[in-house]
Amino acid sequence: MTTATSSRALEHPTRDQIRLEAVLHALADPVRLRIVRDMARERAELSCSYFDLPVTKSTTTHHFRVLREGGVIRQTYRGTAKLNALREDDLEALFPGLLATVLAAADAQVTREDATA
Amino acid sequence: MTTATSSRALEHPTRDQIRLEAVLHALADPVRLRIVRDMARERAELSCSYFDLPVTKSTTTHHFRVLREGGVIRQTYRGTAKLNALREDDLEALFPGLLATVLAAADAQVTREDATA
DNA sequence: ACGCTAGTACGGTAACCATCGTAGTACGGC
DNA sequence: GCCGTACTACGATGGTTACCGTACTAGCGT
Repeated sequence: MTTATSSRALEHPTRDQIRLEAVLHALADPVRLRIVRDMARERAELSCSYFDLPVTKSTTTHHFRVLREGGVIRQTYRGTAKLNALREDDLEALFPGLLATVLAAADAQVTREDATA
Repeated sequence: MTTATSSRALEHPTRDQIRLEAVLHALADPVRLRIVRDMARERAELSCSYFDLPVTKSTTTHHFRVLREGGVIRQTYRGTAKLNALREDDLEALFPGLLATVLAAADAQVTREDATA
């Protein structure tokens, strides 16, 4: 109503509310890990519909909420779309190197799987 | 029966069976994260009873099993005790830097909590 | 053999979680 | 205003998890 680019508010933990256990839990699911990997690769704010996930839309919403409430991503409404951004700065400040290391680990695992398959 | 130092076999995933998601899930629980931190700090094979955890013995067994089946620790019987060791070499080979980064993140979080409290 | 210590196995419970379908809201375009 | 697209909210369901207590096994010491 008042502002232009966004309208509804989304609950996000503040930086100091982010808990390591919640971040690890958010990253421990294959669907969510894939989302985070895609976001890190594209390095841009992506809408939820960008991702081609093997689950329905309502389940997708659920996974994005877990990521948001865990402090891994930041979501903002932009018209009818919802843009998702990794909270790289917050995570780096809290847990230096964690996100990069997990992403590298995920890459390594996928590489190994491809080699085996 | 046959060998001397150990007797019963425990199921462990082989190195190539270790999955990142399982490792992250194992580390995402506060009790298990604390166990892993203690093991990394002491840098020795510790018996289960070394740890002073806020749960009962049967729950402790459960958590150690999750860590073992996730590939985070290796357990061996040694007489009446069961020795626990971090699988640092396997984890490092699969996911370089992951364990150290998570442990550093856990330390950082505890430090922040102590400063706030 | 007996008891002590360390840990397991089993069974149960309550909470959580990933998943879905359906119905609904918000926004942009026509 | 109407429709389509993007996403949400709600309710249900089945599977997993964290936790417990009790009963049990394995090894050590005496």
